Amino acid sequence: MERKVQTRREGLPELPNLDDRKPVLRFAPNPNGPLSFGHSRGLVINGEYAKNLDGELILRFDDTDTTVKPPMLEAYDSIPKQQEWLCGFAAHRIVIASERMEHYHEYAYKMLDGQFGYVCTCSAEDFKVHRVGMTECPCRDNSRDLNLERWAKMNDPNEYQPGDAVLRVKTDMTLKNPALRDWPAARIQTNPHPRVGDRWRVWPLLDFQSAVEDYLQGVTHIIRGKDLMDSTRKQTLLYSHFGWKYPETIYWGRVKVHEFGAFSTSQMKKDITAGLFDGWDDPRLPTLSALSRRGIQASALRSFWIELGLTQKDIAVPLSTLYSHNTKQIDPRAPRLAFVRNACPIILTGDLPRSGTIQSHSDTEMLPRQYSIDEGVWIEQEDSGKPLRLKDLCDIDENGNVESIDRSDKRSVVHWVAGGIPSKLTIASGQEIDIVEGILENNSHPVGTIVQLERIGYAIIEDDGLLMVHD
RNA sequence: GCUUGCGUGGUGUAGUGGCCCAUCAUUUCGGGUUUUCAUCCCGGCGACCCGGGUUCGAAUCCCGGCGCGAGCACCA
Repeated sequence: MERKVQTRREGLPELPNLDDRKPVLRFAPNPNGPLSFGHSRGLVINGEYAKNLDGELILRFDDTDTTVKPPMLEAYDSIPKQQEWLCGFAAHRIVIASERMEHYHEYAYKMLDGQFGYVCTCSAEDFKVHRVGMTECPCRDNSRDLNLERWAKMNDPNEYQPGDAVLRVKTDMTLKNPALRDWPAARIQTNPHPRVGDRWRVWPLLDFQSAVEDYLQGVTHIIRGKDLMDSTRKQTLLYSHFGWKYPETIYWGRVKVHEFGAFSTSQMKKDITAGLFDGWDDPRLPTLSALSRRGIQASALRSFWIELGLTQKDIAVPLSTLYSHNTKQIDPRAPRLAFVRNACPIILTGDLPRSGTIQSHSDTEMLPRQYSIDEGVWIEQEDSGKPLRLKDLCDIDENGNVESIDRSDKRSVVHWVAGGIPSKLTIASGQEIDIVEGILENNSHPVGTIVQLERIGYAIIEDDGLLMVHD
């Protein structure tokens, strides 16, 4: 009798129906702002599959809305950079939807020509009545020629105006799922697009633009949030009209990170403008630039998302999970440094080595730290008033008299600074930001170095002080 | 309301009929190493939503219930 061996699956599950193909995956954010923590899941998962299976990752800007979520020009530069930082490689292709409008128009025309699409002049409210009541709207049976004529009117500034007409995909008004009934594919927008201005008047909606583009790019697998499940169903109906085969689709559930609360790109934009936050990399924000600034490693983000996997469960994870991944990445390389909060001077009397060196890291070969003591050292207010072991130096009594060079008993070990420079440690916790003044040990680590502040936690060196990474 | 999806320890996750009195990680607790309350190592606690059914056998299949999420936009 053959026994199956119990094995635990590591990493991401296999891609379904891959056969011998190289997968083509895509991540399609709206460039209405820089990427945030939430985006990083799509980037990591799609990127990992592309990398591991020798496939391709397409970074696509779904920027066909100029009204509700207008594109932000800087995002076209920052997003590819952040994608490369996070994935560890640059996307194989970058597609900008607003520059591919002729394709969408071409297929819109084909839809009308093939009579599986129609121009609808019902108002949104009127159409809702048809959708809910499972009845067909008057525009639905218009002839091919009339539809083409109305399509021309949609594209003509002197004819239909925004709201007057939309392009719909003919599905079936009696479909069980109301979301699928003759869904809209394109509408009129007159707000100029920051990249292509007012060259186009009729813009595709996500479900149409994305579906056509996935076909044109040869996307094999779509991995996205399960909130887009109905999108798949709509697009599958469109694909069958065109006679195309829809890509394999995989979904993940909703993720909540308690500490991040509810942020949206547009809300952040508003709050930054209002001065509530310093910028997109304000350490309180869940943006990728803020996380990177705070010393969160791309590799930690990757292992974090890979560990969460691709289940459709809605989950809530604490930030401590991400931090534990990050600690594994940064600890082996983080030089130790002393930072004394609420510094309190203590004069040392007696014999002790007035200068010397201390290890920067017990496990690796790093240049040691040097110290030189004149009269005394700084210790934390909280530690003062009792016999102490000054770490790597000597035992003292509560008044600073040196009692022993070697460790003589179990008294508590504390960190200290000789000389040093006044500095501040910025700690972002949730929406709050705390600044702790203190004395930092002399050092020559460049800006951007992640250090471990002894007995406190990890921090990153910035131009004007320290920024807490996590403890 | 209609549609659709999900329910394994505190939090995540593996598991597609017998390996499972259930995997791994994290959190927490205890211990060890360490002249840091860190890192590292060892150990403990702790779970298959409920009720039926199918089966020799169910976390795994079926039905019902309950709970939670998402969609029903001229946003993405």
